[in-house]
Amino acid sequence: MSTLSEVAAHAGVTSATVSNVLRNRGRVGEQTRKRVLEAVAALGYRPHLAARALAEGRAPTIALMVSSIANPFYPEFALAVERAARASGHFVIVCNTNQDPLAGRKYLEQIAGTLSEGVLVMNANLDFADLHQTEARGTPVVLCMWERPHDPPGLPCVAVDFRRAGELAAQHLLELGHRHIVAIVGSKRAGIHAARYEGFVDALRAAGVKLPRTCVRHAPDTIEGGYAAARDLLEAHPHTTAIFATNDLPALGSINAAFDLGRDVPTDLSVIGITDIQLAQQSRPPLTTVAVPTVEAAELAVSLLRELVERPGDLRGAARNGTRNETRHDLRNDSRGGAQKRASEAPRVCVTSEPRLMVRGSTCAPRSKGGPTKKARRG
Amino acid sequence: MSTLSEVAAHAGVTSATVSNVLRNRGRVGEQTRKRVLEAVAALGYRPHLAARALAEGRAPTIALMVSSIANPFYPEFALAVERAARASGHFVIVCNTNQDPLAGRKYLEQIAGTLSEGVLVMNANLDFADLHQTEARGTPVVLCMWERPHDPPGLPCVAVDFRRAGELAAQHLLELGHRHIVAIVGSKRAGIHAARYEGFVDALRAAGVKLPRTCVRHAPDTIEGGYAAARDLLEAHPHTTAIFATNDLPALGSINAAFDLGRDVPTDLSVIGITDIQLAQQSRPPLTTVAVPTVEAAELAVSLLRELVERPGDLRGAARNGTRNETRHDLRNDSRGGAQKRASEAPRVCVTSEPRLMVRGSTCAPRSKGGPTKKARRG
DNA sequence: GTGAAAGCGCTAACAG
DNA sequence: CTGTTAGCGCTTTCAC
Repeated sequence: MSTLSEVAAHAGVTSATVSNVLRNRGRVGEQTRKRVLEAVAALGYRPHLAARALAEGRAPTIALMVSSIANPFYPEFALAVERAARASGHFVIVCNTNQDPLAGRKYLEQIAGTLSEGVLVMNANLDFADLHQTEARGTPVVLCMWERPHDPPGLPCVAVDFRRAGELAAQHLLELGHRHIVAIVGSKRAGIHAARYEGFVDALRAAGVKLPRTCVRHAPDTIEGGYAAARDLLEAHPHTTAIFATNDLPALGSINAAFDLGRDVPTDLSVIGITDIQLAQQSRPPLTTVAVPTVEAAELAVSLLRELVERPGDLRGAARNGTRNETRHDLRNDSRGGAQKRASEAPRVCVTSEPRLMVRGSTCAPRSKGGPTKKARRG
Repeated sequence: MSTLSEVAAHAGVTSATVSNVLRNRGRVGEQTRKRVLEAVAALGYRPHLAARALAEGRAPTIALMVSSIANPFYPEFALAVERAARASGHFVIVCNTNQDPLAGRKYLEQIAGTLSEGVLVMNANLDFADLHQTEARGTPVVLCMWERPHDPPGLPCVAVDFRRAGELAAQHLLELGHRHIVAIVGSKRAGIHAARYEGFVDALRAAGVKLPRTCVRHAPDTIEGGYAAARDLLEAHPHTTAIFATNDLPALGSINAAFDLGRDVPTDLSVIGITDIQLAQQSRPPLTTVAVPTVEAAELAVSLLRELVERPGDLRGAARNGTRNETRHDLRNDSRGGAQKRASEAPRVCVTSEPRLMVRGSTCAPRSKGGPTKKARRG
């Protein structure tokens, strides 16, 4: 690991010049540039990122907070985030909160602003107060998948119209002719998945189909969770012809439950999920689901975060624009004020493109109930 | 974001004292300590990790190189790594190489030693030369899952006896009475999965069962890859009663293929894999597989890496032990020599506990072939 | 016990 | 065009 000044010495110039050459700043003579480049190559010089971070007042990393990367959806998302981050020269620190707000807070306290210049939050079950605090301290925060575009949170976010996803799922089932439908709703915690469920219920209602309370179960967002809920539901409501799950994993679990109950999917039972994780197309039968624009959301989230980092009025922006000779105290006040002001203005909301129905093998018209338009009824 | 000296000012002491209080170094008077702690709390001070990294000459992060976190095995592993790293105060930067050695090299060049103090490599398809180079530059590298404990690579590693895993799989199939067996071997690339396959073949051979070339396919480590290979194999060898895959994903794909071919698993066809990813127990039927100690490997890898970082003779160790006033040049030389010497000594190999057979629903005795001990034969 | 001071490697004015 | 000069925020000798 050679340093800038070693390179400078080797090239017979000063470190400032080497720095200029390396970052294409300021004008540098052609021959000097060449000599510097040679020295760099000769010594195998690599910039020290931590030093640069300190000098620039910004780190080349962003933190991605997820509840648990073991859930197959997150890695797909994380991969997309990493790609996007990489494209803008950033590294990604993955922070698993394991659904524990305290773990999340500890992470935020440690890395925000000192090791990462921004924070991406993906269903990490964090305390909003903590998030606001890190924002107030000058580190931008972006929520990666807000479920209700029309009901923005108090934080910048990328929103996906999950309500629409629920509607799409309902429409599909309705068009197929299903009337005996049950639902598995993920994550009891307030709000999460609520939009999906609302969209689904409303679409059913609009078609004159009811979804009684007894036909709904809350379940963890896992295959096992969906499995248990589906068994339960299927035993309580044997005439069920279709299951809607607010997430793919529970939908997959429902298929397993049907399998164990000796019911064939889709002929005896249709199953539909939401998200379209990779596994959805790899299971047997492949899962019909409403695809959510994961990659797009990841890209938007990263670019929104970058924008927030760059944006004047931001803590870092102010600090860089300010004169170095001002006292730190003044800078702090300015910037903190800026950050607070920003937080109280309406934070930005990016909306992704719409969810899309992916018809695959887990749904079909209900057996022996007549065509799609016939309305079957049963007490 | 307040700074150390702000805290110091607030407490009426100097930044050195605050530092001492915070890291429990040096003797600090009880009252001073108390005042400092109050100031810290009052200002909501958080240490600036990048600054600390620069001053200490070591970063609080490690890099985890994986080929693609989208493969469900990696997230499970990454989660375990993160937990272990966290326990030792480290953050994890996840680096997806997407199987591209160049992408891997770029990552290594950028972060190694400057943003992360060590590198964990998990099947990232990296150039060994690159790895040696980063080691020579003073950043410890640990291979996370070396497949052959008795044939160590030139780098420190955590080894898992995958040969044994292959044997275990073979024994299980043999005991069940299978004789018409085919195999799907992952990752054509030299070496990877070779041990698993060898163990499997040798165990078969020892039992007098042959595995002709035509009964083996190479396939990517994906569900689709396994699916295609299995279809192919099953069509070419209709009498097959069991499929062995060197990885769970292709094993799962084989189950799908059997499903599509109208063959019931396990009654018409037994399927066994290796690894025991979470999905294995969540599929229908649940997959019989040979479990590999993932979490243990992750923990060993992290602790081995830490050891390497700490170890005197190491670049960083030397630099910290050396006198600050020596010229940088001398330090460099010393340390580089140390690093090289270390690399040429036998690098450490940690071996995990043995793989374990997990009998689940995808295997059973072959149909109508008599009991497990009867030897069925067919041209 | 506590403070003063140097320095980690790099960047960014500003001066020449 | 290039060098000088201050730091970024923290750690760590070494005096007092």
